[in-house]
Amino acid sequence: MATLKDIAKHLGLSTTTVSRALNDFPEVGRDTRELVQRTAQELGYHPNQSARKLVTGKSGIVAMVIKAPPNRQIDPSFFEVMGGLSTKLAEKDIDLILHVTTGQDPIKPYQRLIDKQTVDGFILNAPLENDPRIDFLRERKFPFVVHGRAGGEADYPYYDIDNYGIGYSATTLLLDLGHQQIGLLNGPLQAAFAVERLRGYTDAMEARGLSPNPEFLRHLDIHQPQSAINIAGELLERPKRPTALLCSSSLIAYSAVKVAKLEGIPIPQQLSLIAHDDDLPFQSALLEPSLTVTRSPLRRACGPLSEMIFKLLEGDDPASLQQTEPVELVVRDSTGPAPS
Amino acid sequence: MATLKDIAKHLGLSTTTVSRALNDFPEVGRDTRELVQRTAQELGYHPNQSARKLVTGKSGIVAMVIKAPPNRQIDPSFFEVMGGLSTKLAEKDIDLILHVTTGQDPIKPYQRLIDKQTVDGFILNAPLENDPRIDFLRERKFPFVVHGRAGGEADYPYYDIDNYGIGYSATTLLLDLGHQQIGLLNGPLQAAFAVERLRGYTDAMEARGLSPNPEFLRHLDIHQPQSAINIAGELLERPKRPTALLCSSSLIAYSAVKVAKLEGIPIPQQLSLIAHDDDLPFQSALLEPSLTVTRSPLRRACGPLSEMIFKLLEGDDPASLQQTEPVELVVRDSTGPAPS
DNA sequence: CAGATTTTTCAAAACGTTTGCAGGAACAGC
DNA sequence: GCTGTTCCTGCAAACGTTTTGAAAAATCTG
Repeated sequence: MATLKDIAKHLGLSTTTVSRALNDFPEVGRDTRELVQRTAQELGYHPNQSARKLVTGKSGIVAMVIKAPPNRQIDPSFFEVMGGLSTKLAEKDIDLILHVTTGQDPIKPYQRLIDKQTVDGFILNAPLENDPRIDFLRERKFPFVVHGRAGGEADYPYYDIDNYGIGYSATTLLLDLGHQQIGLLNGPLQAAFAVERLRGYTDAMEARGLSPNPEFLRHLDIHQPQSAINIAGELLERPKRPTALLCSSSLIAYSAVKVAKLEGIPIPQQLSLIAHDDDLPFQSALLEPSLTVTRSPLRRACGPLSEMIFKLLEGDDPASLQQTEPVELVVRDSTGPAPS
Repeated sequence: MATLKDIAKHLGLSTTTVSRALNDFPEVGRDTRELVQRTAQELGYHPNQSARKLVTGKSGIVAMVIKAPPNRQIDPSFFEVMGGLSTKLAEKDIDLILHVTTGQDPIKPYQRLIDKQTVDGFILNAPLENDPRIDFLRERKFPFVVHGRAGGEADYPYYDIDNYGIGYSATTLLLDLGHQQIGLLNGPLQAAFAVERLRGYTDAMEARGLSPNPEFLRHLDIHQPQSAINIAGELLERPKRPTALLCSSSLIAYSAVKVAKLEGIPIPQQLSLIAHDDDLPFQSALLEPSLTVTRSPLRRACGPLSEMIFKLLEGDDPASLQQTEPVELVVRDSTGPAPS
């Protein structure tokens, strides 16, 4: 491994000059700079990150901690984002540590990585409505960006989709079609996104002078098809069933379709379905019937998120790094006028 | 952040003694050791990894590079292993860098991480029959362990399942049931595991004096259900079709079941199916009919692999770190006697 | 109690960078 | 020719650890 000193000795310069030449400092002469850079190339020089970190405090590594509850599989969308981020960050020469935790203490892995001083920042995902991780990191003034947004005032960098808008626009579409009995198969209310969607849904109903039927509101794990089947069954079997369902994931919608077929309920004649679609490999367009969705490709988050973490580490103002993605409404065959 | 020097000053000792006390060196006095360790705790001291790396050369980080071909999703089993490894490695205070690469040069990401000197070793997965990554790392004498095994003589640390045995025992089971026309829906022949399974299959056939029908051998991406459907269709639609299929993944088997149902071929009366099952969330036991499988939980690899990388970094002999897992044969309802 | 031995401690160098400050050279203006 | 700039370069300290070789302190031996 060639070091600065090697280059310096080789050229009869000081390490200072070599360091400055390589880092494009203005005060180093043109010829010297070029000479140094050329020799560095030839000798296969690469700066030693650890040495650099020791003096600059930057390690060029960020981490993502994901939770793997004991007997459940990990949400596939985590990995989707993770993969995209890794690719994007590598372009900026930043590495990504993945830490999967099974423990119940949400803070410990963060604490540990901060203590060891191996990472420059974190990328948080799946924020809860009141997320202790955010409080913790904010208090330590440790850099982080959030994929999503927790409840309350967001004074931290985040990239989020317009979950309120998703709830509102989907519900409005259904209301426009004449539906009044609209069920909501939502995510768990601890999750910030679910709270927002519920708000959007409620506001849309109330804007028309309707109040949501609490019997029609369900909160479940949106990545567990089995629980979705049970709950959809429960909702559709009751004598006075909803005429439309708003599903928080296309996987839930898929389960609902299954149940409807089983019960002989035609879609969209007797039941309209609308889902939110992350555009993960699961293809809502190819479903029978093709799903009406609010759509927002999860992958799209990777670019902005890595851009943000980069700027954040450069010293940009955290509050300036916030982005909310509007959501596209794609009307397909699973929605229709309310049955009379 | 408390440093060694802080503790030293605080106690009126030298950093040397403090360092040794914390690292349990024998030459430090009992009382001193305890005193130092207590104070370190109180001051919330954590060693700075970068500083340590600078002198020891160890960073406490290993990396895993996974390939994400442009328009295909990432094999879910990679993430499964990745997650398990992260958990296991954390117990030994080792962090895991995930690098997802879309580029075509398989070596570059490894080269880069070695050059930056951020990692102590690599975990390779999905080895090819002739894997350039292995040659590269071996030549540089850079520590690595392989999940799986490449072709040729394996002089490196690996954890693998008995792929030859899978091919051999599954085929033998079918032969014992009287089948002679046995199809093989195998993985791509670049993948080392597919080569091994083919060898096992061929040897089992030849041990009975049969030679495999080349028409019945297919090599495909075992994580793409669509291609499996096409190929299974192709195989089962021909006039003289195989009476048994050996599938390299339960996902392939699932596709085969679909095709068989479509074509009205009863399982196992007219067609026996046997698959290899990684025991990923996809549940082969719950299928209709329940699948006969060679089984080997992918998760199980994480323990041995992390143990190996740990020992390897401790300086153990690479050649001593090799483990082949025997495979369990689970007979269920998808296999039966050959039709007469 | 002196000398030998063992135990415990320390000062200083090293790892590979960055950076504040100082110094030298070249060049202009007067 | 002297002074004041501007441009370039280098010395040395710093980051937080480990480690070497040596010294000091404590203990043992006869």
